[in-house]
Amino acid sequence: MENKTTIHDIAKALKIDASTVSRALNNSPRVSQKTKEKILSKANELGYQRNLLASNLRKSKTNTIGVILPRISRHFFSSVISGIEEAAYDEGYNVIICQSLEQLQREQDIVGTLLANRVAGILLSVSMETKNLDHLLDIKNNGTPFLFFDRHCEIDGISSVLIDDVQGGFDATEHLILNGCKNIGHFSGPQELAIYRNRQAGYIKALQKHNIPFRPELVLCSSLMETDGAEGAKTLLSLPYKIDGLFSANDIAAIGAMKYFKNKGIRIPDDIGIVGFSNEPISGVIDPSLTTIDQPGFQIGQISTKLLLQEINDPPRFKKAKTTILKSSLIERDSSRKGYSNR
Amino acid sequence: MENKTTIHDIAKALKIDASTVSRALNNSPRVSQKTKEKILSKANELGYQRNLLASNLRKSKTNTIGVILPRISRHFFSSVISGIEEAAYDEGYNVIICQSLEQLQREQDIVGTLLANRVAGILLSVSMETKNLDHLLDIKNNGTPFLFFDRHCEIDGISSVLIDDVQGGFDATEHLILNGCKNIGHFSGPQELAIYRNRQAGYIKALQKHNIPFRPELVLCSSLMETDGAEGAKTLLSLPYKIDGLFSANDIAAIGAMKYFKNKGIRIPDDIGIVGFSNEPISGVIDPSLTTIDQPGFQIGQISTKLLLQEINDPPRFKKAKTTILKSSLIERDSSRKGYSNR
DNA sequence: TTTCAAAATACAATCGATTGTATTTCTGAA
DNA sequence: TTCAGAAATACAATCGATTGTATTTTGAAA
Repeated sequence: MENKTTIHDIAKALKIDASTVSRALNNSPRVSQKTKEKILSKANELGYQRNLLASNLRKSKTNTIGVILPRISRHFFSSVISGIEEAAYDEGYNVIICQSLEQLQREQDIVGTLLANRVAGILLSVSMETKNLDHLLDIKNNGTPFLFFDRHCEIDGISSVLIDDVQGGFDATEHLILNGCKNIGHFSGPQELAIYRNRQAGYIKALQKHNIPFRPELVLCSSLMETDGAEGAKTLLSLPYKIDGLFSANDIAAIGAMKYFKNKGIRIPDDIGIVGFSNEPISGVIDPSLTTIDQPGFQIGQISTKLLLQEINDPPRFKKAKTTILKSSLIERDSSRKGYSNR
Repeated sequence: MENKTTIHDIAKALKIDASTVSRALNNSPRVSQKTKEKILSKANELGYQRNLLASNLRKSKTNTIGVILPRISRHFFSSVISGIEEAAYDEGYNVIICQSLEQLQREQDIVGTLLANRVAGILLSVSMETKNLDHLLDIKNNGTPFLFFDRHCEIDGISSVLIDDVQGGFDATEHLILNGCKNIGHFSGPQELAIYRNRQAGYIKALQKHNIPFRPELVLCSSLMETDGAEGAKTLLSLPYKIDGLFSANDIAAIGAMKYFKNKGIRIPDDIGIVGFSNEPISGVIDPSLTTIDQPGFQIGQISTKLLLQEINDPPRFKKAKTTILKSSLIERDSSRKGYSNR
């Protein structure tokens, strides 16, 4: 039991050559049916299990895709994972999921491990700390196909599958405006990440369209954790004028703010209308339920994987970056519906 | 770029032997400092990256731990993962996370892949469908160390790290009783899983202690999804007598039931007190907030990993199963506090 | 029965790194 | 200067599977 059986053990037991065993196990037409059966049954008897390390080494390719993302506990990311897994398994690929926990150091380590393990390709959504791109250039120079999803960086020749964040930010903000908000705060994330710059751009665009002056002091950048939301809420309340709307670049920070506001006796949405981003399950349940932007996570996962597999299976002679942009959609709930608080 | 550089490339470039390069890269004392420096700098220059497939094959061991669990989107499991990763990285191990999505077929496939990849060990929380244990016996026969956490099976010589589910079920139920509930329904899961049998045992134990007759028709078994909770709620309401309490073996089903009850105008907790299990984040936010049992997920992950690594590092001559049982704790919230509805 | 192509199988090199053993080089003491 | 012993490096086998080429076997036609 201790020592795993190899094709050589099977070969010896049957007094044939290991190459024949290998071919039989791979169902090669070069082995007769009779021999195949003998080999299969002996393999079974000995509890043989292919050593993928050896196999992959010899073939110098693996059928594993590495996925790097900030954290699996976010609903958006776990739905992306579902999409990735479905598309990958269909093609016989395995998936390794790794969380950077928003830390650059971990992201770098993970890249190293994945490359050392010779994954066939990498799907990546960068951490909030990712300013230095050396490790990503490593992937590229190494020749390993990779692809950004959701959170991307500008790297020549590397494709991305993204959400239309400008539109999302615009929809969220305009929705608040149409519900009567005039002084709308905005929680944004690290400005290195395009998603946050874009959501903010959408916010500004909506203000402009409706002739509302943009006030930089209403935009608060943070890591968008729940505590950041609470702090942001406090900051907004300390302004010399009253705000009546808030668009947060994620749901978690929005919820942090909601709790703070509720605690201060401020009514949502009558005093302040709130819109989040990402449609976490919790947002549908909190009171009042949180209006938010839904992102097609599953679809992002599927599409990214298909594109990546395409690149793995026939590497283009000259890489040309391709950006795929998917639509998000506004989910209207109670946190932005004027009149709701008076129920 | 295309062809990855190997130690032989480095060796050739420096006109030395590959074995010396290998030793240098592993910081062996058998190589002089001067040579090490030359090799390191050349390796860097050529963009060398160790091929772990080859390395692991030669050493016939990997430093990767496989984790199989039902789904990463459950808060409990993602906190277990955090614990696993922390403990594993401390010891220089990598972690591969795989979700069975509660499907036996997938669990079997994953086991096959992990074994074929020669992971150093496996941490496993079985799916709801896992009745056939052949694939688990494969792991054992194969000689790969493994360990159950949270959801386990009885396999000779295989250890487990568990929650005291009987106590958890008891605490939840007694809490309802002490809050005045007399007719308490119970949502249970597949009876193949010890966790659900045990939570139910705790439920019964609490009833007995307080001289409340156990009525089998009040126990509803399902997959404990949100829809199951709603259906269960409907079933309970159709009984010829009124129920005034519900203990659900997970939060998700409890929430499904809450929504159904609220929809029917039934007040929580005044008409029905509810307690869930697992302390999902959503439970603290829903209205009324859901009383639940908190499980120390992070700790489970850490402890399981430490035990597994111990077994990997010095395989015991004779395996003796060891069961580690951790305490859970009741989180009192509004869904069970009589009088809350009247606020 | 002989012959020859096709079918089946064997041989041997290889993937990239590791490691036990052998050899060379160096250093300091005699 | 010589030489033992240590230090540094080279040699060669190995992990387990794959795969191109060579060899043997088979079966059918002549």
